[in-house]
Amino acid sequence: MTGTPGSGIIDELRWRGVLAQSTDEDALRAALDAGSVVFYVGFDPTAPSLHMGNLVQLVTAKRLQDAGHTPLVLVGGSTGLVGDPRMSGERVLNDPEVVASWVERIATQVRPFVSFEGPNAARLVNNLDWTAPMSAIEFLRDVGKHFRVGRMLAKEAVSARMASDEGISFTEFSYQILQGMDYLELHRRYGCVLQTGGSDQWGNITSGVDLVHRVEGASVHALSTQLITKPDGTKFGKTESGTVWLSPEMTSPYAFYQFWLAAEDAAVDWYLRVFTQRTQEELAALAEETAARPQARAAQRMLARDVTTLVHGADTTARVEAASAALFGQGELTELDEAVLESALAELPTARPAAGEPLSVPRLLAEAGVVASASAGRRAVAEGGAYVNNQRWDDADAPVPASALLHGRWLVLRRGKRTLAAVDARPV
RNA sequence: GGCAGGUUGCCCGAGCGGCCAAUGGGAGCUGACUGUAAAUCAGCCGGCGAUGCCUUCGCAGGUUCGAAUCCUGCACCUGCCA
Repeated sequence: MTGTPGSGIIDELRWRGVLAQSTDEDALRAALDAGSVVFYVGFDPTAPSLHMGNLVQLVTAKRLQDAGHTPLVLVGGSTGLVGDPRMSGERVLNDPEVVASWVERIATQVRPFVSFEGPNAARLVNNLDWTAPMSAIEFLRDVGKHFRVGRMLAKEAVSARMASDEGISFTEFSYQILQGMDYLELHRRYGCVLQTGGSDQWGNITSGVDLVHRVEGASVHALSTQLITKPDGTKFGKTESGTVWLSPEMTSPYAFYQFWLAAEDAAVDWYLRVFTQRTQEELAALAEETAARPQARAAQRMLARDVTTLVHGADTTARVEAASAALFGQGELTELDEAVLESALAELPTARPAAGEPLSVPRLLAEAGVVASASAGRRAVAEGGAYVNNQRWDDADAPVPASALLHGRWLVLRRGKRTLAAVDARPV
């Protein structure tokens, strides 16, 4: 698990297409070569779960740990209360109790990604621990004095917002100070000399580097990761139903697996490099396979399997793979035996109509959540995008006859090519 | 505090008394073609018991047969002045 600490990790991150920028690379390499480096990566609780963008950070932290370095995983109990400035405009402040509950959830969620044992065991920290006890006067005198407004204004996130119609609140403007304090605090407490984070956090990250330098006279390092995008330049990690979350309650493992499986050819190699442990040799072999038989989607399958396993575990992955095979299989649904069908459908959003209720396709689509409303369901039928048991259904008003129920109980609904849902018409 | 302008559907943005559920673009969805890929072309894109009905154009009132469009008050945003 733990190798000899070294700077080879930089080369690896570069090969994997993860590295966006860093502070003085030679100095960083020298530090990494000198022994196990304590580094930190932060997650702000802006939602009850982490998502795809955070996954890049988690995987990168793991790579650094596997390379012998020591992770501090910070959950932003205080920064999450303030909100970092983003282009789309001022954030709505979340209630402290809500943020606290998100901190808990995220702390739990983060644990499996790094090891908390061994000589370079990870440590979980919360910045509320050192900001909460601080008074406003201390903040202004001890911390604020080290920040120059000109520099703060020059940060891209701030200047962009200044130039926008909306402007920026003092609250969000101050965010970079809070994040800078984190670096200083972790440097003092644990000797942290490297911060990693997304490239969109670069401004905040360098605030910390500057602060440590001013206060402690130490040159510390920073490294940012590439924003993961789709080939058309848009952000990766969204589907028709919104953000892809790591929490199984918010994005089902089945949907999660399907998300990766649908990756574009043009980017799948990059995604494999970024999110999986596959080696250069393995990926070269895979590329040949893809060139020879693109329709087999071997790269997408490997990506989906590896990432789902990483996030949800091997057992869950086996389940959703089996479900995908059964439901997308060539075979007739009517030929699936009930146990296989039932466990496959268990992975899908399910509508449970009341006994005796006529089985209206638009309504079932809406109840299962694959369309927003019965109207949208009606539209889907009219567009020829609704399927019952893999047969196109083209009459929005016709109820599904009881004879269509598989094993007297189930229906497989499909919207479009690959959005599946189940109907469980179990008579009560 | 004063003056001027603004607030429209997921986003941008037209409309300025009836022909408005509201032009256009983007995003998104569906179909065709494919490989649960991309590109391309076409359609859809407030809700519903649907050749009709209901609720939308910052919020609350008002004028009118009729308002997103006019009037009054309120809230918020932007700019200029103090």
